[in-house]
Formats: sequence, C-alpha cells, structure tokens
Amino acid sequence: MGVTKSELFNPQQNEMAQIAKVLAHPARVAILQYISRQDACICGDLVEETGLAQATISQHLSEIKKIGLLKGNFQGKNLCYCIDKERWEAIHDLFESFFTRIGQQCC
Amino acid sequence: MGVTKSELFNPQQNEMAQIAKVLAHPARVAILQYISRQDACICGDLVEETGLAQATISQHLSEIKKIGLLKGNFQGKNLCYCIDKERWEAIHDLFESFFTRIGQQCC
DNA sequence: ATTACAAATCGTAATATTGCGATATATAAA
DNA sequence: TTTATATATCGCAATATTACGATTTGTAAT
Repeated sequence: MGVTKSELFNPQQNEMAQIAKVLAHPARVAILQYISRQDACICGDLVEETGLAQATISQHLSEIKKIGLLKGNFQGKNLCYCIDKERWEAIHDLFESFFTRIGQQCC
Repeated sequence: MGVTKSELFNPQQNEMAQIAKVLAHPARVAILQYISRQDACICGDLVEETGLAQATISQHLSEIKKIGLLKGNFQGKNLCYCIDKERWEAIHDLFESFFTRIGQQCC
C-alpha cells in the first residue's frame, strides 16, 4: 500500500491534508519564511540559505507552487519568487477555522 | 535518500513541520474532527466512521498522540480519547503566528 | 547565433508512509 | 481465573517522499 485512501474522506479534509503536507517539511517552512523576509521577493539563494542542492530546492518550490502559494517572475536572468498573498490569507483562514472549530467543541 | 535533513533547519522549523505532518493525512484530520464533535470524548467507532481498518486507525491515533494532542482513558472496556485542549491551543498559536508573521512581511 | 548562467526536469537510490491481516496486550465482566 | 471485547503492536507489501547528480530548458547579454 502506501497510498492514501482519499475517497473515504470529504473534499475539505483532503484539501486540509494536502496543504498541511506542504508545510510538513522544514525546508518548505524555511523557504516560505525566507521569501517573506526579503523586501523584494528574492529567488534562488535558497540553495545557499538552506544548504540543500539546487535540484532539491527546485523540487520543494514546485510543491509549494502546487497549492498556489507562489508567484514567480523573471528579473534579469533570475527567477524571482514571492508568496501569493491572497492565497496565503485563504489558507490562513482555512487553518484558523479548523483550529477554532475543533477547539470550541472539544471536551 | 528519502530522509529529511533536519539538521539544516532550526528547532522551530522542525517542530512546525513535525506538527504539520500529523495534519497531512485526511484520516487524521477526520479523526480530530470526529473526536471533537462527540460530547463525551468517544473512542473507536472511528473504524466504522472512516472505513479504515482497526490497525490503521490505531496507527493514526498514535501519530496524533506523538505530538501530545490526545488524552486517553478507559471507560469500561472502551478506551476513550479526547483532545488535549491546552496542547491544541498551543499548536493553534504556533500556526497562527506562523501565518501572521509571513502574511505581514510578504511582498 | 553564441555564450553564460539560473532554474526545471529526469533518473535513481534511500528512506518514510500507508494500510492491513495476524497477533499480542489490556481491561471488565462472569 | 476464564472469557469477551477493545486497542496496540508486528510484519509485510505497495506506494510516496526526499535528495542529488546530470541534463535540459529558459532568459539575458554579447
């Protein structure tokens, strides 16, 4: 096996899990923090910053992209990433209501 | 490989990722929601509720336990789980400040 | 068009996760 | 103590994730 039985769960639960999965790696947490710290949204010194290989960083970036969190555009020959603020807020809201709802009802 | 290089990241980033990993499966999202919905904190009809095998549910519960989110005690011969509210709030705060901090600085 | 460089993708190896049947362990009742 | 039932753990197979070297693709400058 090793395959998640998504069909057993509702779309909200699957979405929640899918997004959490992106945050479930310290490199991706670090990448999001680093990008947000830069005034202008800076690109690929993430390799230097983290100590991971270029291919690995690129792979992590693509995971973050999959849930719509990254906007990238070229500035010179550098690809310049920044966080999609609207999407960030949407995901923030999703987590917020998840935590609040469970926190209220629980025990 | 297949092994996360945690030593490259700081403790906060690793903790964040570790907790997110627990939320990164729809079954565990569903389990948390189900437990919180029950008035009294109910136990193992999670098998019926989700359609996963008993061994699988037990494994998911143990993942949730690892980050301190579950308290369990026997009531009769049933093990009765509930969410540790303090821990829940702590984790809520962790995510809240993560989302807020990045949301403020970003772009 | 050629060159230089940055980032994406490919291929692959190592490890982790998911799921479940079988079994062991724990609790309450008889 | 034996029995019944609930939950945990073991062992294993299938799939997913992580990481990286090598290569390809994309962009800007020459």
